[in-house]
Amino acid sequence: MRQSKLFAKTRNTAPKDAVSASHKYLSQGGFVDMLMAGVYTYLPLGYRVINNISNIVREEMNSTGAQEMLMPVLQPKNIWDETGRWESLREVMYQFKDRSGKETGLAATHEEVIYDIVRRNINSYKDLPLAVYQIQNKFRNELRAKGGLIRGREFMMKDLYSFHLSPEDLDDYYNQMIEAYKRAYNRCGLEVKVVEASGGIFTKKYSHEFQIISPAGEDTIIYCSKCDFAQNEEISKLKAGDNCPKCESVLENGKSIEAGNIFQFGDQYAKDMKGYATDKDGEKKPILMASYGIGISRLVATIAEVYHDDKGIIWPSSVAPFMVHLISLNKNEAADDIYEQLTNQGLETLYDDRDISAGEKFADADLIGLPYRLVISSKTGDQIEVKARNKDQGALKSFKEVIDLLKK
RNA sequence: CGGGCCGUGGUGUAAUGGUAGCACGAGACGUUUGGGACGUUUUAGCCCGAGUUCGAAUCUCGGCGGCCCGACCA
Repeated sequence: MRQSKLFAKTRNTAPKDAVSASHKYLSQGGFVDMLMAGVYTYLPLGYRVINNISNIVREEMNSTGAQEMLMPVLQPKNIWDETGRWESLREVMYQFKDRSGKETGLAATHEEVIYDIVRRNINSYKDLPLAVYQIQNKFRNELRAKGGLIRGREFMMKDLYSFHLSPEDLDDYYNQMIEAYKRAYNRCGLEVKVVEASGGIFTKKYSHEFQIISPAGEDTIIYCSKCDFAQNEEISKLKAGDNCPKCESVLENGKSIEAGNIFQFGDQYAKDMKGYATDKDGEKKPILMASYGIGISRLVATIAEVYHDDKGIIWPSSVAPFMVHLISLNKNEAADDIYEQLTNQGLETLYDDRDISAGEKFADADLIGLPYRLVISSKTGDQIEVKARNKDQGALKSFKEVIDLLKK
């Protein structure tokens, strides 16, 4: 991608209202654009990050045997009435009447829709277990949108639903999913804490949250830095300074961002929405359900919160919108060739071909935060200067050495 | 939803009741090019409405919008 053609441009100043680092740099760097409070456009750079994260999540979900699909955002009141959630979610859900007076809502989540499909299509134990998921926008009428992409009213989520005939089978898959989630976050460069938590307003059952330690977080968790023990402060009977119940180390507490949440509904939906299938012995059994969510757009912000310095974002290469930022100084024709060769080698390259000062190019490169910066100028001769975004010093290398380094 | 702060060109700001100014951006021409260059020039603004006043960006009221704290929160 030639930066001279990239939509949209970086800004010299951050929006005055941006407080969190992610909000500031994502706006300033041209990753996102705010339409209204809590509602953002993902500009080309930001959408590339979204897609990279989505693909990681997609691969991990597929690895558990789940199938991707896409459900409607526009939903009728009647299925929500079956579970009583048209009323209980009234505050959170966007609800309105269409022109004919029909009560309609925008999806805050998709349990009702998926369970309706499942009950009409699943009749036998032979069709179970089943896991399906989608990646798309959710709408929640939050009282207060916050921190840019951290808490939006329209946001991108991966939501997966699994269906089982026995609690044991459900537990198995649930545990399998915890591992898949850990892999997904780790691949995004994040250290995740699997936290026991309450189910909130959506279920009374227990659940697990996937928390990323960050001062920009809204939750507080009690965790052990020596082992994997962690609990949400809301429900924990422990506090910082207590001994870890698992390994006896001293517990810490910290702000954290909830980047995912999974929970079991058990037979609740079977009761509310009448979903049954026959088991091996010909007996009618409730179809059990569990839900698994990852806030994809929130992850973009979370990664920016964890990986940044005072100049901009430092993207982990697994999610970076491009792998390299090629900078050409003093109108160098060789740069066009290098750009083509990098692209031919399959390296995603943002090529700063703009006719602006060197300082501005460097500042933009730091702000956008691609993993590697390649500079070509009269000073580099037939070599290329390579600098990693997270290092202070660069080095001169031949084109071949650069390719070898980047392909690693 | 309670509390607080705020709304001036695309962005960031100044003007405390009396001529809306500056910087960046964007456009043109020229000179520049290793950490946000320079000259000349052009461009574009007081969120909306009502009120007070000789006169309102400025004061008052209402609306709309944004941010922060809290409450809330798959």
